[in-house]
Amino acid sequence: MLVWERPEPPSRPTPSPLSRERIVRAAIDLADREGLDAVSLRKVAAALDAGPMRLYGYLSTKEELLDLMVDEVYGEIVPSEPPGGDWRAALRDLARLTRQAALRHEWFADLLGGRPNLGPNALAYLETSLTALGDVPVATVMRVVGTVNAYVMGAVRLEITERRAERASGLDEREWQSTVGPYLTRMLATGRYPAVARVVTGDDVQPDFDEGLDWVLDGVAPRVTGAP
Amino acid sequence: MLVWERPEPPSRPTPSPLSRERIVRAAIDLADREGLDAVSLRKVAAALDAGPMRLYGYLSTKEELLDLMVDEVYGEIVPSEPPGGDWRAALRDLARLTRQAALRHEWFADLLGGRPNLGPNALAYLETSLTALGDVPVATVMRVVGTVNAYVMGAVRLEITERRAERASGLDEREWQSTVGPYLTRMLATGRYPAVARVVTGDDVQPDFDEGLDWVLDGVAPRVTGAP
DNA sequence: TATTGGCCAATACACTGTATCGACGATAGA
DNA sequence: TCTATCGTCGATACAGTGTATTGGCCAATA
Repeated sequence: MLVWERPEPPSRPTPSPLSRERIVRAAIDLADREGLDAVSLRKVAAALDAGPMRLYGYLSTKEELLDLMVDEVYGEIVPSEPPGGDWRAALRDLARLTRQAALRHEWFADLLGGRPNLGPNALAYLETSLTALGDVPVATVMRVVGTVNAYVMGAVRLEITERRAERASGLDEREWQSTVGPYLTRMLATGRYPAVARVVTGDDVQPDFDEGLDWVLDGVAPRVTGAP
Repeated sequence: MLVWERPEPPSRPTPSPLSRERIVRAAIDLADREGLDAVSLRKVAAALDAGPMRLYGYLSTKEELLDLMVDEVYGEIVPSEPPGGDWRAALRDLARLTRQAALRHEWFADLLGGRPNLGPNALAYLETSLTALGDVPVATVMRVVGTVNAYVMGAVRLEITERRAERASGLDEREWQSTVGPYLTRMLATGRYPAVARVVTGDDVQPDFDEGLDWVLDGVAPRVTGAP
């Protein structure tokens, strides 16, 4: 074909410079806006004006992308300066920050604890937790932190799940009132769940994160302060 | 085409009678053996000698299948007869049963708390928890149970994740010793995580489920027994 | 016996994560 | 300044996913 009728090669859009940082940020934005399921390598790449395969220079698996996202959020959590105050205030603040991060990034609750977190920020988070306890026997420290972390993870996960359910039932209340509601009343009417019925029909009491956290801290306190 | 050369219609294998029960059981078997990621509607259907679309008579979504699987496991947890003993023993036994179920079905830990559980067995589980506390103000009951449940969920999830990591690093120890190990020692050598280093280099202390559970129960005890 | 209705599977579609490969651009060498 | 090389990027490809649609078979009904 003659030059005259042959089209020029498509002017390549200057490939925007990529970086792990930009990729992770794009993925987090996507997850925040459209949920974790919407995070596909294709969409993340598209958000950066790149082909999907380009990402594989920076990651070798989608799981790695998720790991990076989680560590990025850990970076939002861990305070810049070591917390003052006693061990209790330190652990409580850290727990609250974790919860707030999960409220900003709901997908974080889904990923939390689902894979070993060895990124620099996750390590810093652990470091902060451990140092908060000062000079307590290592074995004890690990178990106390583990217990508090377990509570935080579970409570955050439950709260996010609840929040999602409420939002969904709020969006199409029609459907809720026509399916879930009647189902529940019918189940409770069977009389097989009297205690559940009592709780559900009462005022809507949600478990309170801070209150439960205080109880857990009460529970571990003796091991930290060395009381019998 | 003449009858003589026309093949008979392929003798349809008598369609095995299906049921939600059988479907869920097949899905659980698959998840137990090959992990949750291996659970696809196609594979589950194939295990039952059925086409994928056949399942949609019994479910309308894959999520519903997962919900059914979770409720089935709740069925393994909730004891047949209401537990005797005091509230503390009751909650502790329930927590232990939950953990054991998760050890049998590791995928259970991934699903636990990720969606609202309203199945009959999940309700029975909640009912058992609530009645264990006897006649304590409803608001308190809900929060105490919520707190204990949060711990159980988190601890189980963390334990399963750890177990998986250990198994993976055991299977190809070569890879672990050549990547994760060196990475960790290098990170710890930076001196930025002294407390973590102290814990890691010490004897391998795992958080103990029962011990943490006891602490949490200690923490909530005053709200149950009415102590100040 | 003819017809209808319900169920089931085949097909189809949009999408996923990732392996492979060809072509292009920039760089190095003559 | 022209040429050869090399690394990088994207197009293509593949096997798999959840689910909507469709068409045909079987059994029960008129």
